[in-house]
Amino acid sequence: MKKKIYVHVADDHKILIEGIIAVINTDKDIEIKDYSLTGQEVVDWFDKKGNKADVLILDITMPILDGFEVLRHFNKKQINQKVIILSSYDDIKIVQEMLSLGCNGYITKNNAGEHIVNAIKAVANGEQYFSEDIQKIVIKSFSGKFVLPGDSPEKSLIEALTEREIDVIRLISREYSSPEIADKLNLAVSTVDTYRKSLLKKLKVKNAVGLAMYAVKNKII
Amino acid sequence: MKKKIYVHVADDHKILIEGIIAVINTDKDIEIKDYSLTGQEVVDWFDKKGNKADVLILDITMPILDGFEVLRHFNKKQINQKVIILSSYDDIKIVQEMLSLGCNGYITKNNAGEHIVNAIKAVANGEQYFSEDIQKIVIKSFSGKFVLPGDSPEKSLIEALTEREIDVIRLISREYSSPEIADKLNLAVSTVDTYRKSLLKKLKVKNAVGLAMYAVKNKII
DNA sequence: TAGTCTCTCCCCCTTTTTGGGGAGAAGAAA
DNA sequence: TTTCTTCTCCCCAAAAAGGGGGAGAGACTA
Repeated sequence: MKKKIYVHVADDHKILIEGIIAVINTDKDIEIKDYSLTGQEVVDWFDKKGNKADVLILDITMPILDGFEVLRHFNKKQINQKVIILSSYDDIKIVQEMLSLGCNGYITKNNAGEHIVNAIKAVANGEQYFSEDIQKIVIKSFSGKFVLPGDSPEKSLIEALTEREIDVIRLISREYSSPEIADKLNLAVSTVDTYRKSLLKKLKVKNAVGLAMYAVKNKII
Repeated sequence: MKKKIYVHVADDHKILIEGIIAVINTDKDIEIKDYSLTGQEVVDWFDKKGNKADVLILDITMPILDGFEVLRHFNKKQINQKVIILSSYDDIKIVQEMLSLGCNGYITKNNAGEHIVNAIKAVANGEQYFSEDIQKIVIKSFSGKFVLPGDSPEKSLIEALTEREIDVIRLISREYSSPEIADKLNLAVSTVDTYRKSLLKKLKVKNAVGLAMYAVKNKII
């Protein structure tokens, strides 16, 4: 017989917890260990000796301590707790923050029912699990460009760059050297160097790093 | 009756194209318009008046022009062509580059059969489509760098950087040269170069631009 | 105590970048 | 027609970056 997966659920709405328990009870490999209604309760429960769960289902908005604080607590105490975020937020910033705090899964409440059991099993098994809508926004944000902290895309000189210069700055930003760029664009290395020089002058930056940063800021990579 | 989805396939291996056609022909909503064996053929085909396809299935490694070049061509000509990358590469760098070039889907060849029809329908419908393995590595690369100490499989890269290395990568990202960094940190230039080298090795990037990009992505600048 | 990690510096060498200059061809604009 | 921009390539030289390697001091840790 397979080993049971023990789960702790934390959400400030009792009714939602009951719903989750009902869904999970349909699967005999999973068992709810206990539940919490606030972040503080979660922290206290896991701090108490003998209390542990394979997977913690965690809401974000909770009184006293929210989901972020709970994860920060685990990180600070170096507790390696597997956590699935169950949230109504599908905002990329929140997802990103949760990922950076080390959550193992993220599912949204509007399609929790179909995902929760699979998510628990995957995460208990050491995998990550994200519902489709979350996968989508993560990938979307990935294909969008990176934004540097605290800078607005300045009066873009970008119009002042010629087509070829844009070709070159793009490849520089992707870590290519001049010989490699020359090869890709079918140009002489000396020509690529000419573009490098004119780019440095036009954009008033010191080196290739400055060019790459400019490309990032102005979303031309 | 539903409108047919017209597809153009590009791969330098005829046999693979034949396989794809065979799979697609099982679905009566999709029709192969034509195919190309090189990137140049793709570009020429789409440039030719009257030729158009709802979705382009595109291989990366092809003679004359590769998949990257084909997408760059579309971007340069401001052609809004829906593209699904069909590749044997599941390297995050390549996926990332393709995403930034605006591809609408990415599936790997080893599980193309089960995905290709759904991918085509999704992309034709304006959605994005990525096979599970690609979704996984994208999300992993998104979260992987942030995984916290004591946690999870491998140690996070950012945690693996020493204090001094972070000092150096920060200054590199601000366009400082090694002599300048040495001056600012009161070190010998050779010491700064040692840090540069260990950073390049640890972060698996090619040059200072790669270091700066890493710093931006991981918000350590 | 022995081992590992970090910080520091050095040697060698090759490749690349940066900085200065010039210049021809094509095309568009004045 | 002349002028301007863009694209292309070249020369030279100095500075910087990249790629090996080694090595000592100090601190932490198994």
